[in-house]
Amino acid sequence: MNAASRPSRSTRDRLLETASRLFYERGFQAVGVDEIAAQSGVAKMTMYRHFPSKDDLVVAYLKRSENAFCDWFERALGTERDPRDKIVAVFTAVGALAQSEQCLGCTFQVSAAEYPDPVHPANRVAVRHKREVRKRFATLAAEAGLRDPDALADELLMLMDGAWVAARMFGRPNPARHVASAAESLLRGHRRG
Amino acid sequence: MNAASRPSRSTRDRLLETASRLFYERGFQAVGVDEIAAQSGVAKMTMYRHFPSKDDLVVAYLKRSENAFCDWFERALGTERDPRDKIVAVFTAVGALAQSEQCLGCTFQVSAAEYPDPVHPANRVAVRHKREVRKRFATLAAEAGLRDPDALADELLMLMDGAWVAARMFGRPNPARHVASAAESLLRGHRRG
DNA sequence: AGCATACAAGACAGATCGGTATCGTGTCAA
DNA sequence: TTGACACGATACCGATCTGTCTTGTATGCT
Repeated sequence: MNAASRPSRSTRDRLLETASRLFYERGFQAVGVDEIAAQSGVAKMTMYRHFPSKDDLVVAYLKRSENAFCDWFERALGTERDPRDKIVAVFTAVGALAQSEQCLGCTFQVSAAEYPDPVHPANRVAVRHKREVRKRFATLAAEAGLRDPDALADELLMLMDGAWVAARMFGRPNPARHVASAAESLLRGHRRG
Repeated sequence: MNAASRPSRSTRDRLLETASRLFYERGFQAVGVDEIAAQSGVAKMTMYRHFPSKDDLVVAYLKRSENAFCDWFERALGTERDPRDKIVAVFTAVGALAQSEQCLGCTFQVSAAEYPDPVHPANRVAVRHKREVRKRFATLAAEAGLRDPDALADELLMLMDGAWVAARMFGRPNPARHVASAAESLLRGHRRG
């Protein structure tokens, strides 16, 4: 295999970039493969060589989004050392992101809504993502030595998802601006003693 | 106008019933008008006499859902007299509903996700619904004499929407089973003093 | 009786969808 | 130089979508 005969990474990246923007802004079913190819400046056949079906493109986008979320989450933890402070830092970041221009909510919620069949890969990736987030909260809650860390993880996950919903449906400003203080209340509800 | 020449209420109701079930179970774009008509035992033309377009059917379904939600909310308030107890009662009902078989999450979230254009009537109805819910929480919070009732309303709205997301994405059981105690924590966070 | 209307059944139109096939060009390696 | 391959452009296919039209029947008011 030589360089010329190998599908180029940049072409694939361009397709994923375009698909990400369109899927996030307009949803999955509302975006056609023709538009993705056209806006990427890529022939349709070329796109189908990189992604054999639209579902493959959707899943690739979702996995890319999951990676981006993980990076964002790690950064949001900041430099705090106390696990409780880490949680508050995350929700402060959630509140800030939800107020930002580019935030249109959580794409995994949309994925699960548009592909309700639990067998569909786009649904599976979305659900797995939520489970991962819940697990992160559970770990942080356990590290913090808080009472009933699993229940607290559930509460924090709901709060975060509610913030994404608020960002999507209310635009700016939206109820998510109070998400950090809400998280602090949930934490206080699980203090020992 | 006689009875025979007037579009029958039962035909319309049957269409709306079928559309409700299909839209809620599978989403809006994934359900075709042909299937709604067929499963209602109604001719396509007859359906288009009652609902001139699919969007009209979608909006009629959403308004019907909004009415159903309001009824459910009123019942969920229960017989409590203290506004704080009313709020807790609502979230207890949210937790119970989210664990029930028939709950697939919040259809207004799906509507806003599938119709992201804020000009689209399906988006407008969904957003208006969320504003109404937020207003109810704000009223209850104010009646309870709690500190910063508007902020508390935002927090409660996020929590409730997070519970619906959890029901949709996790099935049963799901994190929403802890939504009532989370609501209590949020309330404690707004106690005076 | 006669007319207007609701309705069923089904063909149909026009657009759009995901996905495929064809052909021509440029590029790199052997 | 030649051949394998990525890629662009574009036509195309079958399915499906929303919405319309036609035809025939039942029903109830005038």
